[in-house]
Amino acid sequence: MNNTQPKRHGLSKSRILLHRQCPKRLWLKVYRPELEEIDDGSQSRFATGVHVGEIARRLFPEGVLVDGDDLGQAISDTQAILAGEKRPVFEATFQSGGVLVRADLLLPAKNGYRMVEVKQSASVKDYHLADAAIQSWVARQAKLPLASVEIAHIDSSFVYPGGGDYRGLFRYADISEPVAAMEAEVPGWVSAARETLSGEEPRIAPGAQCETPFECPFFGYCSSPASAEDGYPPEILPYGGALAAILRGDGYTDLRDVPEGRLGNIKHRRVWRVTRSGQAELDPEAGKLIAALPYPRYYIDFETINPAVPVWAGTRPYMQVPFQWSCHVETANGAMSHRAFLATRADFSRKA
DNA sequence: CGAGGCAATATGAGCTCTTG
DNA sequence: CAAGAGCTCATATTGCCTCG
Repeated sequence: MNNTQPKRHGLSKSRILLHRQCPKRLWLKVYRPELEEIDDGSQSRFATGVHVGEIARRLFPEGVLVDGDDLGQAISDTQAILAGEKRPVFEATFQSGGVLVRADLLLPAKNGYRMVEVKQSASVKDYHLADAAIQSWVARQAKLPLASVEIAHIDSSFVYPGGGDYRGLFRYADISEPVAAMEAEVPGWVSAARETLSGEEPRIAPGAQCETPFECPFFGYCSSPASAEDGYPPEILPYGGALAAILRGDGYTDLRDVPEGRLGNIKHRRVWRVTRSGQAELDPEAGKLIAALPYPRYYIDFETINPAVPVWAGTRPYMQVPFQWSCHVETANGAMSHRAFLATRADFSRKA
């Protein structure tokens, strides 16, 4: 009997979800966390998610937050708040069967509470359902009366009026039905995750689960050094994922070894030629086209920003807002002049 | 049966950086 | 110290249907 290990590792909702994506991912997260490679992209999405959650809470000023790192304390705080006058609760914490969850929002309703998960996405995604199912399963076990289970996602048609007024930023989607249908599966997910954690490192070959639904930070560890060649894998072919898979199946691990006859697409052939020769190819037609352009010639470049939570009045979530441009002007005599703009003020977007 | 057209789907580029 | 897991726009490819 080896039941001390599983007890040491409580299961949070996120751990069960990791296990659903890949048992090995959960195992590594718990026993070999130092192998995790976290990139900037997921780091910043993460930060955006926190910001979005914070905005969602601000919309319910009468709400009370269950904070602190002490989860046992959070659970008893939650019970104390729920025993009092009914009002919105943020980060309400529940535990059942060794599984711990925290609900982003609990909103008072006629028959109990609406349990709302806040997501920075612009629509309800399939993987949100499993997430919510774990949440509601635990909450129900903990005897919380649930009026509904909902996802609050960003409404990308929302236009920010300014002044910190974010009413309407979120759309509340009721997913009570699909979640109720899924709840029966939750105990199975929990015991499967336990089982994985009480065993040795699972042997699972890299595959589609490495990216779906989320990119795995242990991919570098799982993919063997042999396949991480620094040559020219067939995958560099643009829009060539399907073809690359076929070529790999036929044993080609380097584009340069592939016979030209296997490539039909004209762009694939160009990539193949350049990769083999190591010589850049210049299309003479492109040169002719450029030589024929009239003067003055304008060379323009600009930069944009697209925050999930709109910052400037009149903009929408995820709207690309330019804030800088630069333009070189070349005249017939070869003289080059430059004009540029960089926004430094809060109302900058219009001018840029 | 194949060309052509349209729609659905895939891919790539470019962008976010906190709070309790 | 742990949470969460995004979007838009443009373009390319693929899949399916229709019609000659």
